[in-house]
Amino acid sequence: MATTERRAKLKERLIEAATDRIRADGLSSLRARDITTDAGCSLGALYNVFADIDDVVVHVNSQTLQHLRGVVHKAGHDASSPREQLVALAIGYLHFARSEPALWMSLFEHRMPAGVPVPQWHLDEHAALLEQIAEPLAALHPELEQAHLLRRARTLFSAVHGVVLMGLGDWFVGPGASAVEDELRLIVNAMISGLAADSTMRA
Amino acid sequence: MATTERRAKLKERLIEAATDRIRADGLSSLRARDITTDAGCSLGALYNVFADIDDVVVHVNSQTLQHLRGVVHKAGHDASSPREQLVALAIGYLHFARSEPALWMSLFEHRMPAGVPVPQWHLDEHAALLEQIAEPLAALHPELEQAHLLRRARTLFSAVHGVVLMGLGDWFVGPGASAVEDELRLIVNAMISGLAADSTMRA
DNA sequence: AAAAGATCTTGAACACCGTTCAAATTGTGC
DNA sequence: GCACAATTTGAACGGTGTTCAAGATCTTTT
Repeated sequence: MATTERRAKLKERLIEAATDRIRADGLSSLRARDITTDAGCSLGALYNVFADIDDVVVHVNSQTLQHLRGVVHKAGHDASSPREQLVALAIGYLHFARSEPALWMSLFEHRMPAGVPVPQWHLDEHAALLEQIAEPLAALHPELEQAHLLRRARTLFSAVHGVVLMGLGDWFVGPGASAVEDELRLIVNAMISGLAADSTMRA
Repeated sequence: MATTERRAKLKERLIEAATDRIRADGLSSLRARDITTDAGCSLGALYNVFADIDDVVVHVNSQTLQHLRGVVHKAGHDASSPREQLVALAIGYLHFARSEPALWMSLFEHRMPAGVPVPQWHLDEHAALLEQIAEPLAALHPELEQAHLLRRARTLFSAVHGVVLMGLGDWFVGPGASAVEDELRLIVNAMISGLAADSTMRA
């Protein structure tokens, strides 16, 4: 068997093992020795395929992000209006966060070692999320040019992300699960209404 | 000198040293040996005054939170309307996050060891932030009862927090600093307008 | 097919981390 | 000044990510 191929299989096994560990115990409990044991390889083998543990996490996060993109896309697929689509995307985002809390958290709580930048290809994966928001947003605000549209999409995403983050309840005693969903619907609708109102006011 | 007093002074020195370290290098670079060296005490002395490193961080975060609360309160002090006050609080929050990024980040990226809960008194400090939002919000929505008001305040804070978080720019290539401020004003105004519109629609 | 050489894999060893606790130091009452 | 209690200390411990010399494996040559 070719070396490249064996390496690729090992890489997959390691990513899968790391994924399972993060899902079960959270990013902070991830250990190189656990990953390699689960993947059935030696400790050093990890460093033949990945630069370091952070490299593994980035690859796990990359897969999570692909999964997330699929789920969110599906959630917004059969909406009957741009407004409903934006709400559906937000709810889909919330549901994903709730279905895979540790993996979802890992997307945002992971930090590269000081000085090492996040790889550009992974930043691009994050940015790809925004395009799903930009599309219905463009329908609501055809007056926005590309740059402003993306900026606005990023703001909308950030607000939704904040509500979901706090809704998972680490710092505040959150209301029940269904209340968070209600709040999210409410606030997304409010943002859409308010943005429309502000637009017409300016015009 | 009484033991209690010496301990209190040491506690303060340790918190101050930890604060400076976090401010300069970020929470993830915080080391027990650095803190104790900076504070001019032995390594073990830290464990005479604090349960562990997380305990130190909670105390640093507590002070940061007090500072934050003061800054945000001041920011909203001379607003001429509830709406402007809410916007001012959000902008104040943004400015604080930008003036002390590492300390601000530490508030949200710090995690207790698995199974250990965040002390209740510190959770209460977080909750106290919401009351500053609840006050102007109550002026805009007198129909909301206490529970719903706090829930709404939490949602508003979460959305603002999300925008500020993403605006500091780790995952997305953010626009310039002033653009984030513009986006924040815009989205807070939109949420206020939208919430008002939804309220009248229901009525 | 066997030897020689290139390549890849391994896990003991290293540096560094938070935390502990026996020993040294300091404080207290007489 | 002495015995005894209370407090502080830092070497030592277990656990972490990472490295790299030594061993195992695969490839080529004769």
